[in-house]
Amino acid sequence: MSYTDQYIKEAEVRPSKRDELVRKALEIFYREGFHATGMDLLAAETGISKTTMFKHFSSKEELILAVLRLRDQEFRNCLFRRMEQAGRPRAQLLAMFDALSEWFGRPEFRSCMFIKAASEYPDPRHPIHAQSAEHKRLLFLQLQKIAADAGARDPDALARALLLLKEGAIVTAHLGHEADPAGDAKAAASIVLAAALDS
Amino acid sequence: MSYTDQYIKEAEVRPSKRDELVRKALEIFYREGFHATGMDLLAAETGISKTTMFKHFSSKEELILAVLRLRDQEFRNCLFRRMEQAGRPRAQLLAMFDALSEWFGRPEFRSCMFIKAASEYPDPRHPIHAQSAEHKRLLFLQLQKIAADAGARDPDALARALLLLKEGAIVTAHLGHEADPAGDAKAAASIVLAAALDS
DNA sequence: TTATAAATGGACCGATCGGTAAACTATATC
DNA sequence: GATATAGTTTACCGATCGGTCCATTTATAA
Repeated sequence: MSYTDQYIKEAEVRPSKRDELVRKALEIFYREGFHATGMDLLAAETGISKTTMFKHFSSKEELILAVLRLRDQEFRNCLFRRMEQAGRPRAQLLAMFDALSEWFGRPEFRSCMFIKAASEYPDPRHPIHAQSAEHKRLLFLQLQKIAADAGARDPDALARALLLLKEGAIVTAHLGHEADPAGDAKAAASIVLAAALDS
Repeated sequence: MSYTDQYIKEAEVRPSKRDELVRKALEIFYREGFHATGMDLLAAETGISKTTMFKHFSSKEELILAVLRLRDQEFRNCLFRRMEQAGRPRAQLLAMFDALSEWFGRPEFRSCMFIKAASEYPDPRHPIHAQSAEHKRLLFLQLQKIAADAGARDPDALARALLLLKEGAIVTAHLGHEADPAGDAKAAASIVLAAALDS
């Protein structure tokens, strides 16, 4: 049973404090940072008692893992649904950058939760780091499929290049002085895409 | 007096425990994380007493700022020196990705310290976050100049695109399953560069 | 050798950390 | 109403947190 199946199994349980906790914790961890958010602060901000937290999760890190699973699901669902709206595969690939642009424009935008998780848990063997890497791998698989559908001669390479631009745009949007990282990324993606689809 | 001038002024003071501390702290913060490294642990790992640390820096965050300044200097110096070795401006731009590839292959590689700092101090107004952003801005300025020297029609846009690929490659190298993020980025950069230099 | 500056060790501070346990409250079901 | 379950409050735990202070030791310069 992969971790995705595990998440589906958990979702069969009816809405509960557990779900509420994960949802709220996601927002706070994203805004403040994982280590920088203590469990007392989390209890105060979520309105959920520490006892309840530790009833549902055996440790803070287990809670973080649940948060990452939720974020992975919602992010990939939203992103690929938004891309699908663009119609044909080629347009979908470029629409990823429109989706990024919309995300960057939100007041709560603060980079990518998985980049944050990997930064705060830098050991690749740590479960939190590993789960962040898994999110990126799933992203790649989905994008590779669309690149193949778009008729790329080398869907792997194209997907990889587009993801580089995606990650670069996220970091730059969080850290740079650039006016339109998503637009810059889209422009570069257009060039790379044209080269990848030329016969 | 900009922060760069401030750093130069500090460097006029002769080698000291202070410099040793900053150098060693850089390694430990980079490996373990900022919040995850307490001052007791830092003292134990650096062999420098907490009293001495607090004699030279009024707070942990001031130490972190000094660490970031050092890292900024050494990173940009090394990167641009490495690029210069490639000769002509166009080759220099592509050599950035060779430099990245060499960096990624080092056992101590764990992403970019400034991405880490921004992740752990996500508020753009925080001095640590602001200094990380400044590092990226200085990088951009230097790259823009080389792009202009290479004859790009729009040096700004080219520099921005190349930096997107650079940041994407760093994140991917730290988080992805890809075999050669720097190589992928270089391939994409070649395509973008060709388009940018075409008359 | 002596004087001075720098650094250390050790103890301390109030606060927070992740986590535990018992008594109590709220809610749903029979 | 009785019972079971979920959740809360409150206090607690040992440990660590960033930071302070003083007596002592070490390093450096003359």
